[in-house]
Amino acid sequence: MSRRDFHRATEAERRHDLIEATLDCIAEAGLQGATVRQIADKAGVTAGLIRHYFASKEVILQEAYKVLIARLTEKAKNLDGTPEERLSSFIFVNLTEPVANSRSLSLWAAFISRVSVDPALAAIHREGYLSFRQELEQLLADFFVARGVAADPVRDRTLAIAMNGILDGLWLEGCLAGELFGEGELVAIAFSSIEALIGHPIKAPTSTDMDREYRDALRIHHR
Amino acid sequence: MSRRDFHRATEAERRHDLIEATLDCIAEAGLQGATVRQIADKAGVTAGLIRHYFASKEVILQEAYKVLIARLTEKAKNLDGTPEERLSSFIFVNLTEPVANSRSLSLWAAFISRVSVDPALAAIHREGYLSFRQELEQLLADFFVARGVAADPVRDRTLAIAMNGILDGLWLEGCLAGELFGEGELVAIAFSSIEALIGHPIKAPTSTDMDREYRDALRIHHR
DNA sequence: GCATTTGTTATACGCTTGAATAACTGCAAG
DNA sequence: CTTGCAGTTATTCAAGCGTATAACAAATGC
Repeated sequence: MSRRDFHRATEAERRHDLIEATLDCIAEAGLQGATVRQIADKAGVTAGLIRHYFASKEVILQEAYKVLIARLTEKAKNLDGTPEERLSSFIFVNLTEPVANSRSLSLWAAFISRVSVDPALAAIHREGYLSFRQELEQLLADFFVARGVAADPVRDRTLAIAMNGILDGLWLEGCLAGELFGEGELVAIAFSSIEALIGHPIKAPTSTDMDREYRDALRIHHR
Repeated sequence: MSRRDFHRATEAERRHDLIEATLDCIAEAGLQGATVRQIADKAGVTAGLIRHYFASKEVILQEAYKVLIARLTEKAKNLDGTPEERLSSFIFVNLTEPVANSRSLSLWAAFISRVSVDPALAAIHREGYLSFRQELEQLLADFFVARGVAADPVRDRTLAIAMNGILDGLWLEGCLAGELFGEGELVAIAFSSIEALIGHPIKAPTSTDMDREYRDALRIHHR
């Protein structure tokens, strides 16, 4: 029974590793599998160290949730190109790897199931949600301006809600049962639904492979 | 310290009560809050009785999940009226009480977060999902036939996926942040999205109050 | 009526949990 | 050097967990 070898790390490193280990544990075994011992084990430290960096287990879960939200939304921010390209990329990014996969969903659902129970998580969630939707609202506003359509904040809000809903739902379906769908099928559905919703065609993202792929799928029901 | 009074119940009653208590516990405190003691307490019995009716805690959770799925989908089955009315009701029912509320979401998310971990739950989930989508596919097929549009299974499958996604997403949004939306707003968004998607207008359900309500909302972005 | 069975309660057990604390390690300041 | 001190490990603790089993209560069969 030898002692675990002592290794000092910077605070940033340790916190990052511990949070990452927490997410891994949740993804692999659900929230119940994320015990301080499991987390510590996965991070290669002993359980006591967690309490040295986080006031309680609740706190590390909250931090992990923040990281997860950031990871799920960061790809959708910082998009570049014309308003149309950005809107198009926004749709695409949210329905493909690395945002859309079963691990993301497991993590997301685990936290969501506690959002209505834990006020701290609820606050984190709401902030993430509003920021995501505002991003989308701005994207839509820019899109309409670029198309020469009059500004209309109410319309943009409603469309953002609708689009967010559609993206969430298709993301969900893809994560839950991705193997039931053809490659690019969900993206194609998203494009055609959203085009229909906002009443304007949207060019696919520049990636030509993907482009062809879901444009093909699109034809399935846009005959 | 008096003994809890002895009360015999039928097997059906007991199982129902215990499952109901399980769902209550999960809704109130998440999966982690659904311990055998908590469940028994809520059902007004002692913990040992659970093992008398269910082989293990896992089993009672599985049964509870089945009940939840049934409850979330039963309203959407057994719809009557013309194909159009049934399709319309399907949309409406899935986005309003009692299907759409925060309790439903908490329960749903709690189980979903374990679907990827627990194969038994995964099987229950898949069955419920496929049955739901097939229901929707049939509804769409009937709708098109009634409209005099040629049958097309591939189209119906794709549209069912898309519609399912849209409904899931809007359901999610409504459950998570219902108070951010006006009454009937999500329903209106659903109708306009789906009408646009399938390329046909859909009459609202017969309930005139609801009708007016979301038709008003619809005008917000269908100006 | 009495024995049997079965639904139910009560208690106990071994284990895991989050947390607290004690012991140890190595760097840094003096 | 050596002395502190902060990061880390190891150990301990009380509480709660799922489960097993024994004790009890009321129907049921004869």
